[in-house]
Amino acid sequence: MLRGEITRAIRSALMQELAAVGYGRLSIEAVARRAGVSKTAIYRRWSSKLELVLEIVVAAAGSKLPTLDTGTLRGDLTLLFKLVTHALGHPLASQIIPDLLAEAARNPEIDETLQVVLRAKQQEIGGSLVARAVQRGELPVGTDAGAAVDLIVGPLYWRLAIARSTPAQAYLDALVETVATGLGAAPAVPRQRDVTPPAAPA
Amino acid sequence: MLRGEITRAIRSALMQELAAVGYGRLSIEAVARRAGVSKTAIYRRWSSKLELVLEIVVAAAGSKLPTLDTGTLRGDLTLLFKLVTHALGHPLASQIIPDLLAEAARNPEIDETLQVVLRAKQQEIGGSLVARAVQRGELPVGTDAGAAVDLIVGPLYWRLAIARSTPAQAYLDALVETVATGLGAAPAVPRQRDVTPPAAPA
Amino acid sequence: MLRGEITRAIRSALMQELAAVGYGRLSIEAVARRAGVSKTAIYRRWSSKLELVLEIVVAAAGSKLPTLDTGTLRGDLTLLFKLVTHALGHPLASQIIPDLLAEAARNPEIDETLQVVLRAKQQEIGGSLVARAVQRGELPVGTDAGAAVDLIVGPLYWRLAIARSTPAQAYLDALVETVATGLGAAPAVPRQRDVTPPAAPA
Amino acid sequence: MLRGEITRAIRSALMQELAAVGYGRLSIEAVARRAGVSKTAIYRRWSSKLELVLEIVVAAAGSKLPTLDTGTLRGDLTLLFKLVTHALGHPLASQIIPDLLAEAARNPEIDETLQVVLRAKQQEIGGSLVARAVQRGELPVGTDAGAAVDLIVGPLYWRLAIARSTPAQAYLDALVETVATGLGAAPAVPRQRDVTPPAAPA
DNA sequence: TTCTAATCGAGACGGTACGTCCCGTCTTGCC
DNA sequence: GGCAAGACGGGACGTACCGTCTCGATTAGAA
Repeated sequence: MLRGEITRAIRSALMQELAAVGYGRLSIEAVARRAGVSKTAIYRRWSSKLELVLEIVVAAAGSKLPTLDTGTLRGDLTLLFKLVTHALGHPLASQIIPDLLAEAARNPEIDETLQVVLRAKQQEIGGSLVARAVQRGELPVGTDAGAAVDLIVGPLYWRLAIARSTPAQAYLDALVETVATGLGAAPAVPRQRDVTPPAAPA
Repeated sequence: MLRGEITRAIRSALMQELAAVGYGRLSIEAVARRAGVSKTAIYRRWSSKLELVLEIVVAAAGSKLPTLDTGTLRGDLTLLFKLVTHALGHPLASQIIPDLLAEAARNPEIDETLQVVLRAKQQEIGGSLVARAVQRGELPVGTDAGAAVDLIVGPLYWRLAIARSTPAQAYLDALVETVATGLGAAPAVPRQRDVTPPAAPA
Repeated sequence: MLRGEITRAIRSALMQELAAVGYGRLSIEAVARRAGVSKTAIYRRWSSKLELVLEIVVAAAGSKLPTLDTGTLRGDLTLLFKLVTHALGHPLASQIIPDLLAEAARNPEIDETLQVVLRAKQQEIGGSLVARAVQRGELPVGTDAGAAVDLIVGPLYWRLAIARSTPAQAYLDALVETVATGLGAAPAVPRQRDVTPPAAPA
Repeated sequence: MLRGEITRAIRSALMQELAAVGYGRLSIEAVARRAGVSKTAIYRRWSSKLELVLEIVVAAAGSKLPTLDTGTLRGDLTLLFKLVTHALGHPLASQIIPDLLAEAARNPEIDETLQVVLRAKQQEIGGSLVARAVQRGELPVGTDAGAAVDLIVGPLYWRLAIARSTPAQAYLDALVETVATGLGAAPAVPRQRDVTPPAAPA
């Protein structure tokens, strides 16, 4: 087995082990076993479990989401929600991320890294989405990007990762509309009708 | 030490251990050590780590939140947000809950229990909050309670548990307004006009 | 398995491992495996490989040879040679003893212990054998016990442990006669004449 | 470094390692390190540790002891004992030989080789010594050379290699006398008086 | 009050994993 | 082509805990 293949096998085995037992119970020995590789080969590359896991997460998070600019706030939201739904739908993600978040609550180094690669990334995406909407005149000048991101990311994360249910398309559409409205956009004219109808215009 | 004292000492030690190392790394041995009790004494009472922890969490979750009816949607939201902020601010909660959620992703029994005692509880609270608002005419008839709960709980949970920052009062106020508006409530009279311009009332 | 059985199983496994691979390559893990016992169980009893091995050897050496007094020097020698031949004939002994002797050459602690339990023991046996012969008048007063022991033990050890051949009874008989004569005993009257006939007295 | 220098450096490093840790714990890696040479360079020359070590020992043993004929049995013994004392006094010999003997107890190939180069050599030396004495009339015709060698070599080996003490000259003198007498030589007239006086002839 | 039964602590048990070390083999470029 | 450098799988190290189990000592309540 060549050098690169070994590294790849370790990374792959790590993902599976992480999903299977979580960070807390992750054992290097099990990763090595699953990868068909010696412990030495792992310790030669990473000095600790933490370093190993964080590298993986950073790599996974770093390779994401080009810009998504559909021309309208609602279009951006629809696309974003679709992407996030898909990303969190992957079983590895839905198992590993909560685990790391839990671990972050008691390990500052993990917390720090996740802040940078996960949450900051979402801030960036959400922030630029809001900024474009403001520029277009869809959202009022002075809209608090931070609060907006909470509003955009929070509900979907809650539904997907905590309540652990897959939302229907109709739910996503309604969520788009509700969030857009909540943030102050003028209502999309005929779009939604039933789920969360805005107050009827005069 | 009497029977009851031992049981109490175990429960107390358990909470501290859970907060310190999380469910994944929780060890009966450490609990026994912290409680000043033999391992035997614990295993005689609970057959597994899981049984022990779930009992505690269920007990903690069961003794909560009476009804909160302030008479207005915005009042209810403000109060709810304050309570949730306080609850999640407690270090035990902010460390134990993410951990159990992570564990739930791979243990159906935990997932099941949490569904019942945590999420269902929030559904119930959020649902009755929405129902009252609909009854009062603050929200349109047919408002999807489930989606509404996501919108109410999600952003705050995200900010508190994931982004792990303590929101200012102004942030909470703005969140109340945004969520209310998003859900379709008529705007609170003069407060802010620009951020979330309400749809014109009928 | 009870406490004592475990200890016994370890000791037995140790002997076999020592014989199989020698002290240098002896591994606690292999001993545990062979004994059907956990490593912990061994480390709980002995703190190191050395301590373990020495204890065994001391125990084995300590439980030996009551007095052997046949009434004549030649009788004592004959009996002693028979006992030693039997003891060194045991495969464990013939494999373990050279190994420990070799190890003793570079480990003072082993050397010290072997001096006490093995060589001193032989000195004692050989010494008392010589003393009795002197008392009986079979050997001259002033016979150097130390040198005598070398003469008694050396040839047989050489033949058994180094040349690794099993001596015939005739060889042992001749050796008795030769040693007795060499030490200064009057020749046994008619016994053997051919193999190593004593020098005819002047 | 040239080809030959590397080979020589390996051989030299091997001797030092053998003395330091013995055959059992000898590692090619350590030899390479001490020789300032790569492991590859060693494995290219010898296929195993055993092959490497035996080659060295055979070479060392092969270049020895011309004939020693002093004209008398006692002279030959005195000279032989002096040579052996000197040879076994060399730290390399006193450490490597017991080690190889121990290893031979469980490795037939080593045993075979040692039989040839070490013990056979001693048999040859001892045998010719006895033969000359018989020819001279100092020892009876029919003296068993094998047994005689045991008697000659055994005591000294025991004292030097096992009891690990350096014998005084007086001890060696007495040993010569005792062995000679034991083998059946007429007593040397006035020589020994105290240490192991032969029994007065009837 | 005595006996019985439950419960206690203490701690040994087989296990698993740790992270380190070093083995002998094998691969890869440099000289 | 031989060399050093060093990564490879393997395996043992001695330690730390795990959850299970057995053991007497202590304690309470029932006889």
